[in-house]
Amino acid sequence: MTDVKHQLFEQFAIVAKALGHVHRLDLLDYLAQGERGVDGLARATGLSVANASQHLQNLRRAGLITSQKRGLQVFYQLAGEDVVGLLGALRHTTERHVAEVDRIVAGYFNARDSLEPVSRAELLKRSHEGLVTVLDVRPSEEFQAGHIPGAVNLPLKDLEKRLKDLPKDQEIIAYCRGPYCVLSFEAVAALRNKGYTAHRLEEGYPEWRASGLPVEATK
Amino acid sequence: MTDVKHQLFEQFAIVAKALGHVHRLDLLDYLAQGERGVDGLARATGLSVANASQHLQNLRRAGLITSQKRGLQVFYQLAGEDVVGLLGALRHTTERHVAEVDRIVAGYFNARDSLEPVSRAELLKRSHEGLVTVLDVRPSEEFQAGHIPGAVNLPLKDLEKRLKDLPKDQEIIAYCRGPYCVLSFEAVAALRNKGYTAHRLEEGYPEWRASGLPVEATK
DNA sequence: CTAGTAATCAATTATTCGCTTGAATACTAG
DNA sequence: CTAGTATTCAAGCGAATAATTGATTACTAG
Repeated sequence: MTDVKHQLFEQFAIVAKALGHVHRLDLLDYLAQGERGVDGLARATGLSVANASQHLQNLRRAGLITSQKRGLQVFYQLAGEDVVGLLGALRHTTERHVAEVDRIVAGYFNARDSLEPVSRAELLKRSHEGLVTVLDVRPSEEFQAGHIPGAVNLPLKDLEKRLKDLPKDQEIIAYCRGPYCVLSFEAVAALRNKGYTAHRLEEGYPEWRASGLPVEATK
Repeated sequence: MTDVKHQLFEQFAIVAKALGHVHRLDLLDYLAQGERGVDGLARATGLSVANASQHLQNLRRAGLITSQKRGLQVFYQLAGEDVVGLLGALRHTTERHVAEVDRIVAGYFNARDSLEPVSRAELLKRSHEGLVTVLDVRPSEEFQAGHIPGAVNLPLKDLEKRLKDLPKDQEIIAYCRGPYCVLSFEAVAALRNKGYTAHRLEEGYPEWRASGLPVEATK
């Protein structure tokens, strides 16, 4: 009778529980950029390989990611774009109802975020007019796995020394891993310092892709 | 630096962890019908009062519900409609990626679900044409807290004895607490047995309300 | 066949979580 | 002021979780 509901709720709980750990959210954040091997994920997140492996298995058991072995490595990937949506919903209600978020965001971002970010729709419009340089500041590994069509890859850590690659007469819109990814904040701040007109894209690459907009990958 | 991201992820994890327990999902399911006191929730879920209270405080700490004292009782309510959306996203990706769900649903519902459910849009269309009786089979307590405008309340357990209240010449669309709430399945099965033309609304009252459609409450 | 690499498994320990129990608090009605 | 009701608090215990460590499996390159 009501037994069915509880069996289903148990499944929902397993999925929610899988999302209930910082390290697993972190792993999902990286996987949302593109597939990766265990070793790469462990290095990106700073976890030991064994620990990362266990967390990844947890996520797989919950159905949030899938894996397949190719050659020596096991590659993990998000089970689907809807997982990005679920993470977005989690972020959204947390932002909305947890006061702590405001405090954290205000403390670290506000100084930089004074100029409002650009939405996806706006980026599309402005880039159709051809007046804008779209800048991807993620590491090139992630850029190669997938990026916004026409974007220029210039990882944050190389930004200083490769500044001359950027046209100074065009507006620059920077993006990275997601709405709270610090890379694009830093990039915009640095670019403004150098006299560029720079803005941040409101969200990151995973949200762009999940919304069904076209993407481009380097072979 | 990347410290900010982890502080934020910790907040997301707290919210996800709050969703990661059957009893708390159950409590949210009832709260999605309307506000309730601790005692009522404990009775509805079958938990001890102390246990229910602790789970509710957990949910409140996570920001998913709010509470206020009125008279002797403490009433809890969802923090916002977006919580229904988050639960929907959780349900959606679980359905999509966890094979176990298919098994459970197939085993219990398939026999009954042979006839496809009606969507919200369809219900609106048909009820505008005035050819349909909308039936709310939840307990009257929940009906009174809020229901679809024009719906008739006939709790499942009274259905047999109050069958004569239903016009036999109109199609009946039944709904209850949510997509997996068994009440409406049972009701449709029972009504068909008696010769009525009955269908199930695809989702329940919380989803209806969260989508911004008008609702009605009994004073 | 051997060495080396990538990942998982298994065992251990510290920590957190969930539930029960009984006491404590807060309030209301009389 | 007292009795009764609704809820929370606090302590305690067993179960589940997370991280570490070292061993093991599976595969590839030479």
